[in-house]
Amino acid sequence: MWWHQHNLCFRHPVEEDYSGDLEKKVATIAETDESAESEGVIDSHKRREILSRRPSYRKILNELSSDVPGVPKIEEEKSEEEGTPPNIATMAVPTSIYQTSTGQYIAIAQGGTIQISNPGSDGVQGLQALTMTNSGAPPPGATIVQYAAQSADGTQQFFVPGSQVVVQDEETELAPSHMAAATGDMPTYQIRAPTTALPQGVVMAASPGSLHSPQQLAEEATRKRELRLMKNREAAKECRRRKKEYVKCLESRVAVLEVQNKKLIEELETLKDICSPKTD
DNA sequence: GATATCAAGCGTCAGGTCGG
DNA sequence: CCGACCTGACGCTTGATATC
Repeated sequence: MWWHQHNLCFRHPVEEDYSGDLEKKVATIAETDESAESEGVIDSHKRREILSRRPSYRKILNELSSDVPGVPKIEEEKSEEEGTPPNIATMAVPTSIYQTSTGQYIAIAQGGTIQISNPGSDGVQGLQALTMTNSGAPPPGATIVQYAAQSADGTQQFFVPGSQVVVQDEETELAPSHMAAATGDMPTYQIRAPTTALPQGVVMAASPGSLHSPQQLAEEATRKRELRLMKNREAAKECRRRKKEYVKCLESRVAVLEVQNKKLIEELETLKDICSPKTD
């Protein structure tokens, strides 16, 4: 809607308000041209309030799908979506699945096994399994692998207990000398000491009781903020994906209703011709 | 080739909603 | 009531296309 409100911005309304226009179109067609409210009646403030109270796209689309057969539901989990490879969905109940900035999926199973899935690969071949040496019940206060991210040099990083960083070398080209020789297409991993500045999106878990100095408190606050931003980043992505799906659904519904409308008009014309034959 | 414009997407913030 | 989640709004970047 804000492209109506902000005259200086001429962005395409797809992302921000196109769905609102589509909703109107669907409603207008569905009402078969009866007493459609003019757009100008509702001022922008009211519209903003109304839209801000609208339930989520998932709910709306699911309600739509219950009304109209054939309308796909938005799944609670994006298991069959293009984003998640099917091999992850069929895994044996992993405790956590993370997606890196490069599209890789890292699943941490309950047994401590880390499985990494490349988005380009299909089937189980894309999975590489790492078994953590401390698999099983972690000791109290242990730091668990929390997140993976791509650092500036294009490597995949995640963290393991002991404040060490496991780094996946890119295309195994940079395998260091202290590591076992890389074999075939298997990615190589190396243990590095953590850098002072965490890469963007990387969050390290720490036991709350271990905070002492103001510096540590500040670090904790920074960590919490990073975690919150990361979650919100993912939530925004997911929200936009749902919105696109919702808009697609509305567009297809518009098409169906337009066809129905056309058919009904034709039927009406036919009936008119039958009921009022020409006198000539 | 340089510049302008547009479309699409992203990250972040703020505020609302919802479930425990 | 509180924390987690959802989503509109805003500003920014990037790639494509048009215009000069």
